[in-house]
Amino acid sequence: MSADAEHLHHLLLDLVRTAEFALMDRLFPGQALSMSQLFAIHELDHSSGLSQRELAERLGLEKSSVSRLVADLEADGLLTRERDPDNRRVYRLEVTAEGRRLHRDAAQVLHERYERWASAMTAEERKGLAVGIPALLRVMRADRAEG
Amino acid sequence: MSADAEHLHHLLLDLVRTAEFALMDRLFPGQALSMSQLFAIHELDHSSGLSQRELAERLGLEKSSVSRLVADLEADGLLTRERDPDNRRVYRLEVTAEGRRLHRDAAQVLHERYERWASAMTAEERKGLAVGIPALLRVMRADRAEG
DNA sequence: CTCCAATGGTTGTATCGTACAACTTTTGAT
DNA sequence: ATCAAAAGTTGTACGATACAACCATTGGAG
Repeated sequence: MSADAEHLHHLLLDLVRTAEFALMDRLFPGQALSMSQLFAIHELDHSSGLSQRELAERLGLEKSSVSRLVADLEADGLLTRERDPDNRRVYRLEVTAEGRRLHRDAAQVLHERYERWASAMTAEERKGLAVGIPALLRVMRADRAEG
Repeated sequence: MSADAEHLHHLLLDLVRTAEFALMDRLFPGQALSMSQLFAIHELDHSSGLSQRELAERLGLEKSSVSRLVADLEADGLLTRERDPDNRRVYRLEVTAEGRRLHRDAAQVLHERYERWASAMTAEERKGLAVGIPALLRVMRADRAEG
């Protein structure tokens, strides 16, 4: 297992360097959205009505960064910001129809991309990823939570 | 397998967002090195005598970015640049003893970190990663090469 | 030989994503 | 009624990167 670990930390470095590019490259014609913007829409499409503070927490960004991030997305018509009537400090963020469409399109492109990748792997390799990646996320998060 | 793919493209997005942080976080006291700088040293410690152009290729960066990157590393005493006597346009880059030490330390920290993660996984999960990640890298690169 | 195009590297400048600090508005508790 | 905390905004700065224009060196083609 020690050899395993030795091997895997190199693989992980490699993966990080390769994966962001592979995922984001040509995802949209003209690079319309950044990684963080895509994640923001992803989160909001999944959990509607988040506040900016909550979104910041999920994205691991500072509230000021999120302030500008969502302002841009709002300007692009991808989400709406409405003050919560029960607490007018907070915004309730909602993805617009166009935002949902864009999210769906992105998911579609990524899906096709992964299908292409998956078809170039063996069943064992696919199974390995399906088992290994959630496990890796689980332990990385647990580790981070502990500090 | 379609459900597999659906599942995995979300996992990959998640992984990219989580992994860079998990790998780089507190790797050095005081954040002495950026990700790209670490990769540069990693490449050079592995393949000594690269030119800046070759390094740029391996890192996927523009030559001007690498020019400044290696200038900083040289200033920090982590590598040396010497003109190739046979072709005085190119630099031959070499990691210094200090650079190698730092690389070794980083590898050590990452190794320990991965050991911690690995110990929180099942044997099947570890096996899955060991099989799946190289496969994923392989197909992502092949895909990118084709375009 | 000489000259020129190609190659390797550098510098000026711009952009993007982000953080931090200082600020405003709103809220709720004393 | 007042004040501290919370949500968000704005000013500013920084790091990482790209692109374009540039300089220096090289190796052919004429």
